[in-house]
Amino acid sequence: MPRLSRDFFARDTLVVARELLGQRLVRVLDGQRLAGRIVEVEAYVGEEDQASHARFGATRRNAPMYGPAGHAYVYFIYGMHYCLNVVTEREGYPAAVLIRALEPLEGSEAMRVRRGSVPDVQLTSGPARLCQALGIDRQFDGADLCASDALLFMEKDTALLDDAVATGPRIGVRGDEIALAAPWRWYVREGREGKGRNGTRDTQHVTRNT
DNA sequence: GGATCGATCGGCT
DNA sequence: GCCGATCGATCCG
Repeated sequence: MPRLSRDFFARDTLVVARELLGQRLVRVLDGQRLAGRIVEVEAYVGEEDQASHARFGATRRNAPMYGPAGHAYVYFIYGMHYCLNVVTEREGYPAAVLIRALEPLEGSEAMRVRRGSVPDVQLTSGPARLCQALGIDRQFDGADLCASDALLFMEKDTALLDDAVATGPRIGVRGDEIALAAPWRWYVREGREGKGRNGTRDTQHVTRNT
């Protein structure tokens, strides 16, 4: 499968986020492919977005968000977890798509080793879980996902019809009314795993704040 | 310099 | 359902 090009990422963040659903995230680890279908994402757009790490302007931490599209922004949070974003739009404008969940497609055995004994549904269903499963940490902060020798990249896979996609407010964000209300989370509707608390914390998830 | 809290997860109650 | 983990950025003094 062809890889997603820089031109793909250097577009409106909301469009990129929607179109990333169904594509494949690939991590080459110890010569082995660990990969999954992207099934949940969130968009963070500009300094005006009060939920974005860029809301206070550029810092050392969020610097990749201001860089060229197609690079990774990996941040460390809560003292334990890493989360992966792909930078979008033009250089100088801070925007990115947070990858929140994957459906494992390749190398799930290796993922399981990294994740410990958790139910399969929890292998990559969460922004920090998928980073642990694929071995994504600080070393990928700022990495170019479009480089020919990248060990982390995205491949064109399945385009999803709108019927298969749902949107809603972003999870766990703080900010102003606009940030709380913006339907900038996209996820694949639960097909078979049944609905409910498993997997991606899905459908209705009340944003906790005021 | 110190306190606070976060785009979270897993374990325990 | 709450709690702890314990880094980094921000804000306050």
